[in-house]
Amino acid sequence: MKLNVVINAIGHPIRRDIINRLRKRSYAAGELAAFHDVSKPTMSVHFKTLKDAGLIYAERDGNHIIYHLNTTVAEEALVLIAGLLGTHRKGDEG
Amino acid sequence: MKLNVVINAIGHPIRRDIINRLRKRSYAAGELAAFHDVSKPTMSVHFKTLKDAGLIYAERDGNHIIYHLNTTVAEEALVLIAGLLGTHRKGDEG
DNA sequence: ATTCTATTTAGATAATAATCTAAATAGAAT
DNA sequence: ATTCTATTTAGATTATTATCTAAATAGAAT
Repeated sequence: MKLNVVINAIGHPIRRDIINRLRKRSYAAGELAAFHDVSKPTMSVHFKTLKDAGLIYAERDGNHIIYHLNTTVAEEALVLIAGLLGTHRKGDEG
Repeated sequence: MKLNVVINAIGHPIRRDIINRLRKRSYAAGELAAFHDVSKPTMSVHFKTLKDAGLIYAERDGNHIIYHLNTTVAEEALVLIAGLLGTHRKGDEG
């Protein structure tokens, strides 16, 4: 897990929306694309960015590609970001 | 607090290092610059990015500028990011 | 009031990212 | 085996970001 890559991946609103939707359930690429007013190739690049960051993974079903959230990577990244932005009172060790 | 702006601000390793150091104590601009192998104007732009995101604020002391972490904004951002990346088990409301 | 120190702003260039249209691929259906 | 549907890859363009050097500002010290 490369924090830089993950942070850049969540740095675009369309990609955050994709993640948010995949928290609830998995979607085909075309379904996710339909939510946004950009071309399908552009969406495909966003999928790739998220895939390269490890945040989502793809599974083929017929001629659909189903995207799933990789919760493990998401949580690993969150821990690191919390270490950066969090004021971890927990007995105030520091 | 504009999440997009904050995420972009933490998307650069030098800026994350600045935040990490300011968690411990405040530093003058020149002190922070000395930790990194880029020009002072470049560091100044990084300070501005963090300032614009609300993550740090400046205070003048003589002819030094002292930077401080804005923990409030940092924690607000963390909450939003946790909502995105976290698998908030807490009774598993979902 | 000139000079020194710390820092930022301006202007330029180079690297990276987002977007588009057109073309390619992969599999499903005829 | 041709055609249709879903998706990605390629190539080009535009926008954004990171960086540099040189110049400007703000205050401190002489």
